[in-house]
Amino acid sequence: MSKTTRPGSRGATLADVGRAANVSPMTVSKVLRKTGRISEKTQERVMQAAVSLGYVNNQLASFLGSATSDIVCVLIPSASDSVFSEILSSISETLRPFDLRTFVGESNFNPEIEFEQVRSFLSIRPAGLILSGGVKRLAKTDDILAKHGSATVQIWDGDTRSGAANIGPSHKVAGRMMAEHFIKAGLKNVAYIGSELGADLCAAQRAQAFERTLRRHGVGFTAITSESVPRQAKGGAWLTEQMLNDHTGIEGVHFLNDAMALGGIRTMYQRGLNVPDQMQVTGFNGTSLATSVRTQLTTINMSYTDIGKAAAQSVMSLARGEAVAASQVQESCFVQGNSTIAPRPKAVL
Amino acid sequence: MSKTTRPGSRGATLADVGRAANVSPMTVSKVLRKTGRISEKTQERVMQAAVSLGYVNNQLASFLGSATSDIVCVLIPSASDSVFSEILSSISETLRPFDLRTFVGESNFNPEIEFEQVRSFLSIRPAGLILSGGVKRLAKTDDILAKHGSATVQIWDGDTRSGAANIGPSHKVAGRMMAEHFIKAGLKNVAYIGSELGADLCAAQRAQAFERTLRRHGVGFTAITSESVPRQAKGGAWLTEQMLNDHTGIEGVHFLNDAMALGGIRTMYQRGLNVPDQMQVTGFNGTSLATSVRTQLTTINMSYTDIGKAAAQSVMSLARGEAVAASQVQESCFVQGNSTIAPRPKAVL
DNA sequence: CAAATAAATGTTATCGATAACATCATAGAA
DNA sequence: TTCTATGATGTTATCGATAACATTTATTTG
Repeated sequence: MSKTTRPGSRGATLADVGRAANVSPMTVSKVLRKTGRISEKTQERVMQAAVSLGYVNNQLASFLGSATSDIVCVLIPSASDSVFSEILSSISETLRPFDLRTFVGESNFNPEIEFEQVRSFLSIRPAGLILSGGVKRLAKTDDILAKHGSATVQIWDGDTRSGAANIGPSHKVAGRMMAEHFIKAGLKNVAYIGSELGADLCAAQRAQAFERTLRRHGVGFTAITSESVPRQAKGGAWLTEQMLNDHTGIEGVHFLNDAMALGGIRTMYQRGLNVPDQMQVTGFNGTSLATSVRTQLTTINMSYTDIGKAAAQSVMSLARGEAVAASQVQESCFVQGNSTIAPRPKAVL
Repeated sequence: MSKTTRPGSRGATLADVGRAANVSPMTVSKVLRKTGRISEKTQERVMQAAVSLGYVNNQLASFLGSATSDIVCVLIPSASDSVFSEILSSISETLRPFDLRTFVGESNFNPEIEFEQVRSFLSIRPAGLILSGGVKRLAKTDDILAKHGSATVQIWDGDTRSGAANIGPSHKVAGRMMAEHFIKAGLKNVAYIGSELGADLCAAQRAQAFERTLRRHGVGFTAITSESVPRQAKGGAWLTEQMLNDHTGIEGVHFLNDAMALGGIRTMYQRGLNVPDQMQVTGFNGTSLATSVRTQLTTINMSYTDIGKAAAQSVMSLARGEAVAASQVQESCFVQGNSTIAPRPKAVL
């Protein structure tokens, strides 16, 4: 027990490896990073020592010294939302070949949590930052970001043009597209079902555009929303239940997302409603499931892979000090599938 | 442009804040960490300076100095798999109140990637490590882990008892349970559909136990598997297609997971097969969706929240130097829902 | 009022890697 | 043979925070 076994029981250091190979720590560093000129013999000796000691570079020290890390931090509203987990995967995969690692955090659409997470991200001096739109960004969050001047990119909210780069769909356009879909089908009375619109500005924007477009065309509109119901099948089922109890004459519903829509459809079937003959249903964010269950759902889809790739490439550009386009609206956003929505069978009136 | 805008453009340091508040860096450190005795006046002055400079603690330096970080690294096979994303959320939430952060990586069931990720994790000297079972762990991975002696916990594979702590369901038991379900229903010819069993040892174990139990009871067994098909609805649909083309007389199918099962059911309906009358279907890992679509799926479910919570608590215990149970088999694993599987209507013989 | 105590702040050394520079060989050139 | 390239290795200082210890100032006590 010569040395104190301090908490963490540090792994081997460059000095340890150097001692084992009978060279200075600096030489070890050069060998492992393949910089400088070191003789073959020494290199081998060092490599062996490093492997046998299980040496792993302490990047805390490396980063501290060189003031740059290989970590890109990504903040998403929710990791269990398939949209964000797909974007995330795409980001990771795009960064990996460049030896950049991805660090993920969740904000749950909470501005305070967002601030804390950003703070926490900055504390490890990341190579770059990818934030998600849709959250009401606090002034102090913007402030701290500006003061650190890290390479920052925002995804998901293509409409906003704050910050260095904005990558994502236009939620206004998406909402309008859905409304047009119902209008084309000739419906006269349409509802919207969603949850947590107070926190999720993107969803709110879609809903607004949806309502505005419908009203402009003289279509009746009802909103059934909640701030607490889960944004999953279960929540969709509950709100649908509520809708069917409280309202009559509704011919179609647009749901906040596909999961809620599927839950809603299930409730409709249980109550004897025929989809799409008696009730036309649409969702948002076609997940793999939505297009594969028995009732194919009408939804809005886009390439999450593209969004992730674009975001990753933009951060890297920014980190290199290059300029990037301030707004990159995802154009691939489109309405997909339509067995749950159909032209009105018989023109009433 | 007085100072070089180096990559990273370091934020304010303790020294900067100290200069602004007219105190030493050490005093600033004490104020911000609320340690030591500092006068009210000085505290305020320091706080103001810190806020106005947008000071963010450089944890790289803190960690380096104190040899402990607040980061817990979690390695999961796939972030888009709802099972793991649910466990992950639970881990994060359990750790958050203890001011521990979660760092996530994906292994894609690839042992080499797992090694690289572990290495990469260790390089930031995490407070703890949570790995997932199901991947063929390489010897060098075990080696490097042992040499670093970090607090390490393994999840998902409750059967294995390697390492300090193993938390998860028994996949053997799960496979057996499913088989017993089919046996009870009186089926004589059952299939299994899955993908990537070569890489995913847990799934393989379930499949094996499933087959063994069926055969022991004289039930006919067919496996339709692939190593490349996606483990999603799409993949389930393809393999089901293949099954229906190549085999006859199959009365029930157990799918690798719920997503594949739903895809399979869709294909069956499209081909005019009635579920569960003509074909009984089961899955695994009841996601929220599976229990909410029109056809309720028979599946095996468990509390992912519990697994995450247990894992998080175990790492924390280990990090504190406490001992934890080597094997914590999740007991809450149960068969759920049964509209897709029913006792045989008429005894055929 | 001197000595003892406590409160407030400052110094020094350290964590591990590495940039920048310094030293020491050895081989070839003059 | 002496000098100079150049190859091979070692030293020193630094990144930012902080533990451990040192110093100064204020307050109390006998």
